[in-house]
Amino acid sequence: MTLKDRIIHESLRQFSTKGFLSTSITDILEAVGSSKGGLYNHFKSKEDLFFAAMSEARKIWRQRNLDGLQQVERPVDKIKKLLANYRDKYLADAENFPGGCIFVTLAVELNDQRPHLAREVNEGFVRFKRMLIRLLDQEKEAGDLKEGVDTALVAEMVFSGILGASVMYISDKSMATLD
Amino acid sequence: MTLKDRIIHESLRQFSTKGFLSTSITDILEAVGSSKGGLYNHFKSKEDLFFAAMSEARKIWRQRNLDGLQQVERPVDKIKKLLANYRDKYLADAENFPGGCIFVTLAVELNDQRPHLAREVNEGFVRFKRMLIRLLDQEKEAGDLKEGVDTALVAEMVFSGILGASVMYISDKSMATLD
DNA sequence: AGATAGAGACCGACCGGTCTGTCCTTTATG
DNA sequence: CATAAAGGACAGACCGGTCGGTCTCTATCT
Repeated sequence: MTLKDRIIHESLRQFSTKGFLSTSITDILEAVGSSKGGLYNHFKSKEDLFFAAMSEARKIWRQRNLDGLQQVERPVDKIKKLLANYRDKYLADAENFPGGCIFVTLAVELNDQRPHLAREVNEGFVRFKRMLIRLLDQEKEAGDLKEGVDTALVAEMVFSGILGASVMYISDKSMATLD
Repeated sequence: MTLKDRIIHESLRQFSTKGFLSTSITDILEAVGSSKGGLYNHFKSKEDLFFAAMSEARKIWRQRNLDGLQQVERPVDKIKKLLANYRDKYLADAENFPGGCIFVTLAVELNDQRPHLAREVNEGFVRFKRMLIRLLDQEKEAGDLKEGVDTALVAEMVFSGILGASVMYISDKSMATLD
């Protein structure tokens, strides 16, 4: 693993627990056993590192949460599978995200302090909600969902539940409430 | 309003948007037009100010959310009233909490960084969940709730929904998703 | 005269970022 | 094929600025 990759993954770990602003680059460098020169050789600023880390975080998110979704037939079962993945494969991943869902931590921290960084996080939320709506719409078209159901509203509620559970996981690191 | 109270209320505003660690004492003092001497004359440290601010936040939370609950008869209607209060009177309170629910912001920020401060926040969460369980149990005793319902589980889900909605409100400051 | 609230200079620690210097590998040249 | 030149990777001293906190001094009130 190159130094650049090690810095990115260490950033994920520390950002997920302490957020972006409260994590000092010195902390990251001590953890990977490098120094300023080693970091600024690969990233032009701390914000540049942020974007690189976010990109990697999204990649890991997709790997963990979309795993095995192809094999599932019904759209609604895909959502269930995704929720199970979120609990078992993503949130439980203490290797990359010991502090819980990094997107929740960063969204709460950055929305009022670094709007241009928060946008990066919120766009991920929007895309995820759109995916939920799409799956619900497919279920509706197949005739397996009542006609009157507002899929956008249901997606919003499911997403809200996920967010809430993520916050509770951040607070108590317990799987019990996650179920 | 005394200087001490003005400092506390300005702290609430800034803590709710920036969190505890990212809010500097200087920022608070500039906002209220005072100086170091004026603050450390009333509080022995920044953490001391934190506890005072939390105490005031809880007071405001009760004022806003428990308002009019006595007049409601059915326990389940009390919960509904409380949820409406949360949306209309508490989260909408941009005067004290322009950054959304201060407890959510602080819980996410402090749980991994200042555990002894986070405990103060989490205890409030636990008390609130206990209150929800108590109301659901009363509803059950009155026979208005199916016998098989796990009230603790329902309370957990309701609370999780509130948390999720609070995070989304922090992100987009929109009432639409809150409904 | 004594007590108290508040102003603001000051302290050491730490922040993100820059810069110079030192290796080490690659590439061009004779 | 030997050697010099070039460039990338990284270490660490250093910079201006900000942090929480302390201390001294002044203004006001009893």
